Amino acid sequence: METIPSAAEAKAWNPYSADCPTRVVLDRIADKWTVLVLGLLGDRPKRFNQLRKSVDGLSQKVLTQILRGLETDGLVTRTAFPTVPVTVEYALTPLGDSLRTTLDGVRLWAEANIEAILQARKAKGP
Amino acid sequence: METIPSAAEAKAWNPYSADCPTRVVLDRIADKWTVLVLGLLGDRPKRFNQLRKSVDGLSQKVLTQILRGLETDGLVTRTAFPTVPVTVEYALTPLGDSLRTTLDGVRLWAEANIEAILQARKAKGP
DNA sequence: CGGCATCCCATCCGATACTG
DNA sequence: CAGTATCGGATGGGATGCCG
Repeated sequence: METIPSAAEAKAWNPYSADCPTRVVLDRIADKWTVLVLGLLGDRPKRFNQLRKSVDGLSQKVLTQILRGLETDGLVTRTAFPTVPVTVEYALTPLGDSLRTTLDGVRLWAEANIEAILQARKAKGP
Repeated sequence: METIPSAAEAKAWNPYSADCPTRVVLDRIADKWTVLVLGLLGDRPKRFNQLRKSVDGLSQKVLTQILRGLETDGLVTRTAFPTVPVTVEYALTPLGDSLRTTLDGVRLWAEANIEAILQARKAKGP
């Protein structure tokens, strides 16, 4: 239907061109922080400084950029409440929540295999 | 048993400190290319230039850095054959393959939801 | 073929100051 | 509280040349 590529075209994404779906998505989420932010938004909506304080080393400037990017892609919503001072809540959209669920697999893998990784590093360190 | 942290400790990784497992793993794989390289190594071992040509825009310098990092963490092996000129093959370790399997979820999510993302971008573009 | 070394520019990002 | 704006240093990574 419409302009959606056929199934045959959809499978032919090797070699990875710049506009293949995986690369588009990775270009958004594959950085030091975004996956962590999506994970934090999983439980419930959170406020800006709440997110910032939950990730050690994440600056206000970078968090802003991350949230704007996630908003652009329809993964989170931004809601400002007219309190004094202003209160802003960020929440996952259904799309964002489905991505968060997928990324939970990565977090679980990390926790299950961190020891093996650290041992490999120690073995090649000296 | 031994020095493995208890289940109670293992769950207390919020706020995310710099040495939490998820951050250690993300610091290794969360960039523009690494996930793609792991995916390419899934089918079978591949040679250096084979990998480089399979990802449009991936330079030799960066691919080298990525492969060294994956080697350090015990995710890929590097095997040099004494041919002329030299032939080098990279392959996933069992650990690397289990990570690749996990990351397949992200690739599938990307292909399933790319249209929604592109539409969200278009909606906020102008 | 599969790198490493060097140069050099683009971008990222932290620090700081200011605002609704 | 939740940002925006600006500046400057650190960093990333492309281009190039050379080598086993």
